[in-house]
Amino acid sequence: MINIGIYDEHKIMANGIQQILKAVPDFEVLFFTDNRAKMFNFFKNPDLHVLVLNLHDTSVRNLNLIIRLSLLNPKVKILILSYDTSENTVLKIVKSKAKGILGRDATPMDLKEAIYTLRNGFDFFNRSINQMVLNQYINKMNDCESNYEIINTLSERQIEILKLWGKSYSNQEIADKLFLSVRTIESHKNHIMQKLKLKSTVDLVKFSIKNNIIEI
Amino acid sequence: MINIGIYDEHKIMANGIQQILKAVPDFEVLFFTDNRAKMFNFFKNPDLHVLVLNLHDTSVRNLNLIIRLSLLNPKVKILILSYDTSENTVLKIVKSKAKGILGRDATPMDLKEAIYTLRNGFDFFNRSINQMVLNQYINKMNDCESNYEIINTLSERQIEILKLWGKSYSNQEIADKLFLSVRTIESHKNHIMQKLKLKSTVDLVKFSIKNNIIEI
DNA sequence: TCTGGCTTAAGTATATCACGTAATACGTGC
DNA sequence: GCACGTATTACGTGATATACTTAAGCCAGA
Repeated sequence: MINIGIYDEHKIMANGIQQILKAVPDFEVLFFTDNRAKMFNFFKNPDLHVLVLNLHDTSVRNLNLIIRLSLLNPKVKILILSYDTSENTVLKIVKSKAKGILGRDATPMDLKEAIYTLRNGFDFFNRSINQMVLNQYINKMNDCESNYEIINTLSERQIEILKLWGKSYSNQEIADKLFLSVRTIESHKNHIMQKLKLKSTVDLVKFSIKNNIIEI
Repeated sequence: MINIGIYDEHKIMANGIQQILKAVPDFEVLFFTDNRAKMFNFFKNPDLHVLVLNLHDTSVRNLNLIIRLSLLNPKVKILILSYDTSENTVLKIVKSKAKGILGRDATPMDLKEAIYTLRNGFDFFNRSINQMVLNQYINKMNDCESNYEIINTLSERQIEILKLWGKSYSNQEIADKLFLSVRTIESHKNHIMQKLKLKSTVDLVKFSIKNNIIEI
């Protein structure tokens, strides 16, 4: 049984969401309200699992509401319904510790799935938002592709040394780890710099990060 | 009607996936095979919409297979079933232009949903992978905040020097630019490292990138 | 007034880099 | 088999960079 609370500034909407959710056998709607003070009272209920929060705008007041609620009772998972799912807004909502966001295009089915997902300890973002985040991720990856051949010109050993160096090991430490002379490590680094046509260590760090050789 | 092809090095697996998918009224399984050459032939079928590819490992050979296929016929959406869904592997698969990944924890329901999703032009990553990508996104957001105070402890001059250094200028070049002694630049860098409690230049580059002081 | 941080700079020792050289090894193609 | 390229290993030398210390002049806040 999942215990749910619903808050929406518009009474009709709060009721509408309640109608959808009370029909699900696994769900128990503990409260639905359009009154902020009442919602805060209900929110203290230790049995509450998920709070569905419909935001009509992402003003500072509303974002602060999410933050205050999540500080008040971090165990309750907060699910945001937001008409605005621009990247900037999603970012703000994520920062405010909400566990899920549903946009305009979300279906009642999505809402149910989201509640189950949150209850199981995962975050839920619906398709369009997921796609946005994924696109960001994929774009980031594709940025690196231009150097795909260059990185392949590096040998296994060279990448190995680059990785250790990227973990902030000194040449001496790398040498000890690999049972080599410090001079050998220096040689390898020189060869790497020549191959990649880089002129400073800063450039080498940047290159390595871009090509996922070292982690930021 | 969605036309599907299935390839798995293990005949039983290919058959198993086919069993699941042929039961769906909207799906037409055009072929299922454990033979790489046959799969390539089938793949040329212009009616094919989605190719389900079960990877038992993410060797270079398998990753190249994905790349070759997506170049051969970019219209066909490639869905990867992979036992390994570590971040590194997902990254490689995404780079290879696959449109979806399902991990070990994916259900037949996920598989069906993924195929619909790909056919509709979206990418599909199942829950655990989505969670991983989301976590990265969220962590990226949170990282910016955690160092917010630290970066504020740096003085104007210190940030100015850090920025020039981040553009791969040598200490001497920075000194010339600012009409200072090289030793002064060295001092500033030392003070910065002490303040930030960093132990290597690599760490300083990482810090500067994370805090938008230098560009990658 | 005095404390504390910022900026400037030098001394000294160690580490790293740039560039050159070179031996060994391993595979590729004639 | 032999030439050729490249990888891996390593050293020499001089230039740069970093680590750690010290310190003077300056200015703001207690």
